[in-house]
Amino acid sequence: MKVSNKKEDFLQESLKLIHEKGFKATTMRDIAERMNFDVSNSYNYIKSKHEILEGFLFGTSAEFHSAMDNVLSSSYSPDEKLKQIISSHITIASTKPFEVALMVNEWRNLKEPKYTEYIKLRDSYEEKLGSLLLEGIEMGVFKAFDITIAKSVILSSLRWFYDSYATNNPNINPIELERQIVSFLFKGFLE
Amino acid sequence: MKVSNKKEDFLQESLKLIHEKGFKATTMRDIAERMNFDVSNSYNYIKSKHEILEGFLFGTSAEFHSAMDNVLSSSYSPDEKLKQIISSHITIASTKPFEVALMVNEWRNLKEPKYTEYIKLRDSYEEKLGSLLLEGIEMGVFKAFDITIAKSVILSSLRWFYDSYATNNPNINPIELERQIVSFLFKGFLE
DNA sequence: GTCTATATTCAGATAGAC
DNA sequence: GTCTATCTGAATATAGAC
Repeated sequence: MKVSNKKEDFLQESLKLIHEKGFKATTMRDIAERMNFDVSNSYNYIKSKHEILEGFLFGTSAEFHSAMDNVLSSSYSPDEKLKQIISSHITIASTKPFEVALMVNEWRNLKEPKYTEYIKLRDSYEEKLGSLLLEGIEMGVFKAFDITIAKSVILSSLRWFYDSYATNNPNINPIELERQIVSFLFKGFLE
Repeated sequence: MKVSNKKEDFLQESLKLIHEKGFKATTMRDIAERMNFDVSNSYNYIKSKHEILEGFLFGTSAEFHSAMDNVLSSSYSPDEKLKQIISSHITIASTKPFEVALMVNEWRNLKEPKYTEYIKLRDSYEEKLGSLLLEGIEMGVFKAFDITIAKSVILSSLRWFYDSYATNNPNINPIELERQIVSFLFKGFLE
């Protein structure tokens, strides 16, 4: 069992720095300084700066897709499935907040053809959710909102979690967070 | 009445380019090329690249604060006030989608001391909303969700509007959008 | 307002010695 | 794996002529 690995260290420090300063504003020199070695050493671990971004973005995207696929192919009802999806977002955001931060903030920095490839993954994820919402509406489980609006409201409501876990702030209890988010989205804010 | 103004043109084209490529990735050369003149001419209209960003960010922030302050100082009930705030977000996002896009995506690129100044404006805006939510909860109008969670869910739900108006897609009718967002946030997705 | 330089700084990446 | 040195390109911004 590997206890520590310098390439992993390098990637994790890069990830945090990029989260702090933004991808473009983070230089290879910044990362090297954080690692206490010279710029040229960084290229022992990666071929290019963009490789760092691509690795995390596509890796974490795959986790979201995997969770989504497992939920959709289950025999749960649409509302239970939606609950599971919310749960998976909280789990990933609380365990990998910096990776999720990158997905939210830095995907625009991908270069072609990775950029187009990534957009397709995002669109595909949203379509999977859209099909679930549609199914729930047709079954009379969900209210008949416009699919685009419902999809955007739900995904937006899940997109800020990472921030609570990426900062030093007293973190929100993931279990309690899930309970309140589900209740808010399902039954609304009005008493 | 001024029909056209070259500085306004310059700023608007800059705004759109920054929206397309991101602030850091947009060069003064890109903007000049879009304007069909040489880079050096750009400095007829601005003192620095950052001035473009700062102008739009603080200008649009002021609009949001103004709308918020007007709502809060009205005699509406908390739920009516929240409805008005949602309405103001849709109005600003639909009339100034690129300005709002900048607020969502590019505020990290501000330099000190503007950066800190801007964060304070954002925090202040969120606190104003938070005080409204708290008031509504205490009056029994809103459910007793955690204030931070409720605030984040609501603001996140309003943060994607600009995208629908910044693209060429068939735009969402603002009136209908408001109706559905209010219904979703107030009464939830469950039938 | 527009151009042709040009100053300055800095970033990504590589070569090659130890 | 680490260093020194360097190539190459690019970006913001300014000076000064027309």
